Amino acid sequence: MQGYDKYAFEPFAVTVDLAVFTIREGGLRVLLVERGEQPYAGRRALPGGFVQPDESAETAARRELAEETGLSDVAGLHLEQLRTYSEPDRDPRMRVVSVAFTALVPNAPDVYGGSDAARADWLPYTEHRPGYAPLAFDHDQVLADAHDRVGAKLEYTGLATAFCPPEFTLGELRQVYQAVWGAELDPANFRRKVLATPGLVEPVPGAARLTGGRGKPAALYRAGGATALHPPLLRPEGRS
Amino acid sequence: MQGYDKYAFEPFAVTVDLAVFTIREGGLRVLLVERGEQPYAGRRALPGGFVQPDESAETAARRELAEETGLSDVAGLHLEQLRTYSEPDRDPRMRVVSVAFTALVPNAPDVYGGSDAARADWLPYTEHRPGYAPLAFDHDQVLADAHDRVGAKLEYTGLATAFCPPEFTLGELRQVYQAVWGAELDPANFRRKVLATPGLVEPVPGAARLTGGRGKPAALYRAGGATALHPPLLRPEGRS
DNA sequence: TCTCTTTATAGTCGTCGAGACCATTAAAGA
DNA sequence: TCTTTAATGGTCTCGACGACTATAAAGAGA
Repeated sequence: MQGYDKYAFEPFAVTVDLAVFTIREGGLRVLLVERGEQPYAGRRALPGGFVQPDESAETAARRELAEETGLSDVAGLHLEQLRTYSEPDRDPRMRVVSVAFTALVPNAPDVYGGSDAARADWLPYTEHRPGYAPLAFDHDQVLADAHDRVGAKLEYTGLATAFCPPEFTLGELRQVYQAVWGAELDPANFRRKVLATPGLVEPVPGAARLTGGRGKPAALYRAGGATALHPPLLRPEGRS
Repeated sequence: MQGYDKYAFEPFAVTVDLAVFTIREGGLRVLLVERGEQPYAGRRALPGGFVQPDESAETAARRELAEETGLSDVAGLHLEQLRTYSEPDRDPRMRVVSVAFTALVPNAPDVYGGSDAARADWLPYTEHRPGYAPLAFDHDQVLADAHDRVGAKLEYTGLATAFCPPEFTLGELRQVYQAVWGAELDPANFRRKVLATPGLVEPVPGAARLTGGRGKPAALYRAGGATALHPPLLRPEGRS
């Protein structure tokens, strides 16, 4: 780690890859692009790009997130580093080290294909997809790791609110858990646990309620300031 | 992410930094080296080094771990990627992206200073050290992140056994939790919870017991195959 | 040798959280 | 109006956990 010459080493390219999730129609979706060039032309891949010389990986990831989703307000979105993938042969062209991130987007708008010419879509996430074509590079692994991380963080953090708009009902919040975990939750028990957890959510003043849907109108809540949950909100069974 | 020239970008140097923990005299210790060169000459730092062109970050981390600790059997040690630090100015000399790892070592031998000329020591980890000189680079942050991760993983994985020799008593295992969490645990309740968790530990056949210490001889156990704990083994209070 | 200290191990008891389940309320839709 | 749907409120039981007490088996010191 001492006295080194910046050209004495094989140059590493550093990129970011993004696993961007949203909830749509009660199901978990992930943002995937279709590659236009070799290698892996025509394959689906996670959006991503190079880290520029003057930015950190986090900055690059947020820039890419804005470019790929077309969202203007990307500052408030949840973005979290997942891990770094550095196998020497993960990109056949040259040595690429990729820092993977997970992002959570509420109310995702349709995407038109971002900065690259490649198409981009919100595709349903299905954990074990037998018939699906594998993603480019090691992105199947990255995506699986990202899903594991998000599912685990729902248990002991208030992360689920990042999938919701600023004001939401407990039913919407419950759908987040159900979509990510792929499990049914009892509405009454879920409500009791969420409200018993200090700082998870707080009611919107003025007894605001959401009408227009079916059934009894639900009360509206905002995200609370809590990041760590005590006690955790455990998922039903020993799923991965 | 298409058609790029390997010299069209500022070359990034990629390094690994290691936060290596062990338990000694009932307390948590961390392996720190003393830097011999600028910048930060004389400061303590986490051990680490460059990733070579033909190795992954994980491979580089394990190689550095062997070099710095002087351990011959480094294959079975717990080594886990923490996160990647990529702020553009984190190293004043050039652009360095560092992948940080956490390693757990049982029965740590003394270290003589590794491949670098710098001295290396197992220093007590004290979470809030007011009077201590800060570490080099952003290593205070890295070390704090590593400690958080290890503490959290003790709760819901069988990680604690990685701090223990192949055969250990429940008292030794309890000391691991106490050292990392900085909290006292009731021996009887700890025993009940550990034995009630399937796959955490298994008794050594032949009713082997450890004698020679004070008190009643304790039964010996081995690490079980469980990686995830159901239910988790929660720490006493809402500590960080 | 006898006693004290230390640590492991066993058991008890009260509290609390969690899941299963039922009942009621209030809206939309036919 | 009647049915359907979803939110909300309540009860019950079980199991986990923390606090606590008791017993067993070794070393240390008198």
